[in-house]
Amino acid sequence: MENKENILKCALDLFYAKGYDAVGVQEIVEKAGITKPTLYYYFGSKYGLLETLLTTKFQLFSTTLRQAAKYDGDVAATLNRVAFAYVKCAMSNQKFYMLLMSMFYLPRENEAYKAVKPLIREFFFIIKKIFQDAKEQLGNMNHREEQFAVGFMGVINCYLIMICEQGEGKEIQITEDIIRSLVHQFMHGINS
Amino acid sequence: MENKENILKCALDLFYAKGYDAVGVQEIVEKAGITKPTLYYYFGSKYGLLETLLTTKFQLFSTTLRQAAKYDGDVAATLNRVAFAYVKCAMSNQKFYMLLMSMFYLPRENEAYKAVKPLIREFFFIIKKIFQDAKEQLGNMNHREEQFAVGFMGVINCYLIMICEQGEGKEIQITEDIIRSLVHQFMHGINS
DNA sequence: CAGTTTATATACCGAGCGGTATAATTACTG
DNA sequence: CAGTAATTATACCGCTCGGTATATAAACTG
Repeated sequence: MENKENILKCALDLFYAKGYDAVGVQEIVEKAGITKPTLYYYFGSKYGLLETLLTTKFQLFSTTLRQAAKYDGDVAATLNRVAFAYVKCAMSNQKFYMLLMSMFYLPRENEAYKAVKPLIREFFFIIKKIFQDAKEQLGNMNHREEQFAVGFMGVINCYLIMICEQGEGKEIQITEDIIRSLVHQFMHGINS
Repeated sequence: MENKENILKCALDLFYAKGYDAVGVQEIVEKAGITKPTLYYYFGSKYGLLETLLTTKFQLFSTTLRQAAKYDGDVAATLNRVAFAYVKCAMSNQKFYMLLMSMFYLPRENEAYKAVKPLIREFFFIIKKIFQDAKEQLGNMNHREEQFAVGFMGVINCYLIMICEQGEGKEIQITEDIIRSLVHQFMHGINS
């Protein structure tokens, strides 16, 4: 059991640094100080290792966001809650978050993309639902809920990635004020 | 010479679809209907092929943007010009644009990222310079020019990628109005 | 203690990787 | 037409890839 978690940790480090395709199984087991059969005993395949890594680590994001995304009649407040919860998750799991992002932008026929696709979709639906729930407040959106969802996540991710790059490793504070101004900027854009 | 361009075209198709790391040299030459030594005659290595592909195709983006980014005393107008020029370039070279984007989000230690890095930097400086030039109009930015540049490109890329995904292959119009509203949204955010 | 399950290592597999030595062919040049 | 330079193909290189057959330990279970 100790080995299993160690393998996951080493895999995250390497995938984060070089990308799934560029990392060999040999490299992972060497870093973990074990041998191949041990890895294959736990995960079955390199792809299985990636899937396990993603799904287990994604749990936290999923439950946290679901909680925050419960629409309470105030779009701005809900978006603020979600943004803050999201940023908090991302900043306390920077490597995993950056791995997720890099995989999200992978070409669509890439194998590794297929592993993140369901996560991204789940994610997307959580955000999209906010805008669907807020129809009476935002008015008829002409099926632009999806654009809003993409735009909202895009803005936040942009700033997050920028911050993750600037201070790699360092603990940087993203204050509630910054998030609020980000959300405000987004809201103003879609209202005008 | 005909072969050389054909190789570049096939490489773009494959890199775009699967990503640099996931495509083998064998696969490229088979698609191009030639053999390995021909590829190595022209490009020296797989990495060399990537570099040639990127630099040649990036020329258009670079010159077009440089032209559009000449600050004329009106930030909004300049940003609109740049955004429009950028969108036009991207939409008429969708595959290359998407390849660029996917490579931009690659992990920093990935080999292929090292090939796009200089292009991204060049790109970034062109945008950053707009904000530096506009100091008297925007006031003291407290060295936030970089954040503005990242944010500006981020917003546009978000929407572009969304559109590229929705209508892959189809020719979708992004009107000047949409771009203007995007720029306006961005401007309002940084002014308030 | 015997039997079984869990966990790990040694040693290996075929396939594909990026890359090349050599040679033949084609196209230009005197 | 001879000679040279530019292009292309055949056949191969060592290496790493993801993955596994087999054996052995260690840890539970009766």
